[in-house]
Amino acid sequence: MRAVETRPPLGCAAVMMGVFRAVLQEDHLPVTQQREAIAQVLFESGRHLSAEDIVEKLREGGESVGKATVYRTLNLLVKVGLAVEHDFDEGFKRYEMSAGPSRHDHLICTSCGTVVEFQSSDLDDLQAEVAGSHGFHILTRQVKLYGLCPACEESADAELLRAG
Amino acid sequence: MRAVETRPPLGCAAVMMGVFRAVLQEDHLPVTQQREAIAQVLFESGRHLSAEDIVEKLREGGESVGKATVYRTLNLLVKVGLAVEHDFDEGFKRYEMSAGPSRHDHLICTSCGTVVEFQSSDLDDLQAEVAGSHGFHILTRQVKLYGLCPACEESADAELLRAG
DNA sequence: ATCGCTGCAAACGGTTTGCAGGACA
DNA sequence: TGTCCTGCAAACCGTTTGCAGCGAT
Repeated sequence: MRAVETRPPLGCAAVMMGVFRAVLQEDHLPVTQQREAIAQVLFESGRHLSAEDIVEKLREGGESVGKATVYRTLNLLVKVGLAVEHDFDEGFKRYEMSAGPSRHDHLICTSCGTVVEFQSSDLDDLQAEVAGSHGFHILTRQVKLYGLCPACEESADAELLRAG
Repeated sequence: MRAVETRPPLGCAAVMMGVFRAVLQEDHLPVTQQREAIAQVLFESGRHLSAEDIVEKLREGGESVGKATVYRTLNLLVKVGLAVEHDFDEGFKRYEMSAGPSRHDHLICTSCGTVVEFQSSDLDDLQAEVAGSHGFHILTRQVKLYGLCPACEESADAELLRAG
């Protein structure tokens, strides 16, 4: 298992799609089938998807979209703030729907790769405090805590016991 | 200017070098001139250096070291915990000496690329709390707050004023 | 009709790897 | 003396880009 993640609220994808279309129209950019398909996959999944994941899911759904278009659309989504980019040190990027103002952060197991999301309003407060004291106006954040998940921690302990 | 960073304490590099040598000897790995040169550059700089930066600095110092060796040594340093890897979304990784238990985090200006380091014991406490409640044993963290630095914020405001 | 998008494939660029020769313990 | 490293260059692979044709407004 790779990740433990929360599902997006029902109807969330539809709302996001509406926002996406509105943003495109606002900028006089065409609302193409490909853009809709790609955004839909991302919004419905609520997971951390790689560009490759998205190409695969589209193919499964019978749609064929070029990889370049996927990258272009993902970059677009990130630029307008509807998606965020993650680097979990896998050699490629993952993307997920932007949670808007109520963001979540990540605990990452360096052993098995499990990703657990968490939320902390204290962290939000702390962010505001730090930003304020440096005069920064924060737009996004990436908070990643790397370590061992309970299961891997246990295996590691067992390993040590066997060795020593 | 790219980054505002704190200098490492005097003598810090020497201490780190000693630790590095000890770690190598412990693992029966040869202490080569290249490894020492690469580690020294990283430890003395205290900056966020790319592999390319290190190759360049070594060349300036008259030493010629292969890029592959730089990458291999950096990965080694990261693995043993004497360096940390950063991804500031530039298309390549940067490395810096590990600050040990007292770590610092980063404010990054998405406009001019300035990186400001900060420290917060509240954040350390919060990390412990979050980790505890999920049963994680944290080894490292990456906290990056992205936004506009005071200067860019001002330019952006001026821009808006001119437009509207 | 006019842009801008799409898809393909090729280019790109940072990082890794295979291998022959050399350095450390 | 054996093991591991080093350097070079090639391979790798995720991502970007050029271009001819198509689709949205």
